[in-house]
Amino acid sequence: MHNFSARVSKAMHRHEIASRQSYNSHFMDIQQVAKRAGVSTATVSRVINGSTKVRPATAERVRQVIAELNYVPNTSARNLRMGRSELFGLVVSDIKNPFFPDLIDAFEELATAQGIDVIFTHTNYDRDRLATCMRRMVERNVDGIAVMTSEVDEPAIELATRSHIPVVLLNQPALESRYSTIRVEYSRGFREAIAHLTKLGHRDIAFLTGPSDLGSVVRRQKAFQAAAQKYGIYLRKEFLVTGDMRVEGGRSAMEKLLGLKPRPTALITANDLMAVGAMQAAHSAGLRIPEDISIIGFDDLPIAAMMHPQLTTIHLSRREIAAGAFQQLVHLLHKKSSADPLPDPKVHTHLIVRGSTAPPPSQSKS
Amino acid sequence: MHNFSARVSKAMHRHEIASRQSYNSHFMDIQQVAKRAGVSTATVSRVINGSTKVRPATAERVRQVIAELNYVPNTSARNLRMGRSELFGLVVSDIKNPFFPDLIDAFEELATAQGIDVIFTHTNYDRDRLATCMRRMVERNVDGIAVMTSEVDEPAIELATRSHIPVVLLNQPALESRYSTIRVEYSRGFREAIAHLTKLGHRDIAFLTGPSDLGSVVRRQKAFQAAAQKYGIYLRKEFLVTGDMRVEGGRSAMEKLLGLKPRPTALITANDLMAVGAMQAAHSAGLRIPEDISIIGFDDLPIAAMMHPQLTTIHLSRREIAAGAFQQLVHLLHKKSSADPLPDPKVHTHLIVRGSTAPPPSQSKS
DNA sequence: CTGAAAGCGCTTACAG
DNA sequence: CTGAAAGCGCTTACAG
Repeated sequence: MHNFSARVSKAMHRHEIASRQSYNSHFMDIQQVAKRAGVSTATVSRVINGSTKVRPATAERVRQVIAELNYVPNTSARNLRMGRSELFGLVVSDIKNPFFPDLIDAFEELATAQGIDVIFTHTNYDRDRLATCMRRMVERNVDGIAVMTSEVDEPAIELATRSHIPVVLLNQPALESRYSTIRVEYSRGFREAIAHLTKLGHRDIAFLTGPSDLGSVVRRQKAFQAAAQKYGIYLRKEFLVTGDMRVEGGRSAMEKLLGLKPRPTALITANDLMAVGAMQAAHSAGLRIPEDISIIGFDDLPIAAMMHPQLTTIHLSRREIAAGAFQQLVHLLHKKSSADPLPDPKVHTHLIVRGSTAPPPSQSKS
Repeated sequence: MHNFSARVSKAMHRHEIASRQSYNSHFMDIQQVAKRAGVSTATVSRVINGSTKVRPATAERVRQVIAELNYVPNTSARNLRMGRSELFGLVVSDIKNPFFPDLIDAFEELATAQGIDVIFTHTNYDRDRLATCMRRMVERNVDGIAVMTSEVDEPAIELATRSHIPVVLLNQPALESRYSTIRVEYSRGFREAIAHLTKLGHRDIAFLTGPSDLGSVVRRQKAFQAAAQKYGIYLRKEFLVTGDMRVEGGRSAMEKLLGLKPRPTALITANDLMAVGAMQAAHSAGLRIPEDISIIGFDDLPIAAMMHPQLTTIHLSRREIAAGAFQQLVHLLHKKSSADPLPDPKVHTHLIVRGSTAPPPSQSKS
């Protein structure tokens, strides 16, 4: 079958290769366009890339042929030649976590506006998978990677930086010195939450925290405690409960809290999912929200507004996170290496008052 | 700056180009590996691609050098040469719609398992954007595209098929003859829902539908009506109400329903979001769910189980849809063109009974 | 304003 | 089992 001479004609050789390829190879390349338009491939390329140095009439003719032939440039060839891919990588831990869709949406929106495509992947909270993800992004020669997972492994990140690919992380104080990091500032939101509650008359405020090995949880708890102190609220030991950051954890933590006496008149949770669980437990116990107990969540997920009553919560803007990450990546891409570093973006939180908070029931004052 | 002779040495030339490139070019290529391992690039390539025709000792040496040098192959070059990209495109209408995360997750999971990356994008329900999305996927030379939006434009799809790129659609009966399409079968779920309700004693069942220009809505309504008829349920004209498929639409539709007399003892909605709104309206009107009114949703979104009471709903498996789409794409990719067509996958629905359904209140029997 | 030619980093049929 | 060489489809410095 391959008894051609080595010096087989280009056309024949091309055919030979084509027949081996998957059938999505379209036999339309820049050469066809050039031939048909009666110009060189260089000129076609210039037209495609909007070079001003082409005679308008020539450009017009080329454009017509491109349209006629439905020619679509081959990005692999372009990337190989240009050394960049116009591709960003986005890695999150779990797309099913309702925190992420908004972030992904915003990131993709920004990228698309710049003609950048995004390769998306998730780690499922698996550290080994992070390394695999990073590796594949490096192979794809992406121009930048946003690693928006809560926990990251430095070796995995190095996979990218070793290839000089800009990387931006989310909320990794420990790695801030070495990598660009989007930093969430929790203080404002928690201060506003405590201010809101104390203004309503609450003093017995509980906090539902999460596993202490999660950095973001620890920082939320600290922000809560700082705010409580600022407003003269003393957090009783038994009012600090721990959940698993999911609905179920909120449910069981609330059950525990409801068994206490005195019991808290208000609860702030480390995330909305646990607030949802807490609401369910309160309802099941026959309590009314907010008349019998006030609840404030954290995140402001879409479900927060779908609850009944709608959940008062601390908003953390995923769109701001995405924008910060994207801009940082673009910046790192342009300003080569260390010169002129852009300061790490900070994202602030703030309270959204909805229907799950009200003055405490009067009889609960002891 | 470019006063080199044309016959500049490769090393110099490379440097020259490199300095123009973005700095993510890593100066590590297959040549470096070959040189360091004392073999040809052909051999390195064979080792990377797991060819059996390499002497184990040689392969081992090459692998060591690869590890030492942190060499990562350049996918653009590979793709250009191979004519395929190991890349699938996934387009959805709106990632913030809680219907999609599960689908995306499953699709990406399957792709990753095969060493395929996925370029993800969304149209925001904008038809022009679909064309742009498709075009960009074609430029990326993807090996297949799953178009999981509710409404599609045929011209946009043709952009891909013209380049012989396999495409699979979701729920497009009108295009089934020309393109692979995942077909959702609504009948089972609605039959089970009506059976459940009638068994509980309901006869006055309302249906909350959506805009009639959405194909999937029409098909759900038809499935409801067929099931109702089968169980001898007559749908009063005023029990058929229309919403916007969002929470707000469910709320106002429920308000309308509650003003009716006699009013329905049960409601089935065309999607969960409207069921959530309906629950809110019922709660606001002082009704208890399910004691005063039973509600069944459609989709089985994550929020369905977070409601209080938890929502009984008709489950539509996004994972099955993703699996069907992925398999179809792989199939189309392997069996060239039309030969041996795989039948279009069908995805069935079924009822999940939770807490929002119960026997009707006895006094409501007119 | 335009073209000829080189080269981006791979893979593979062919010839040993 | 291994290497030399061609070519995938682009872009661009250089020379007109």
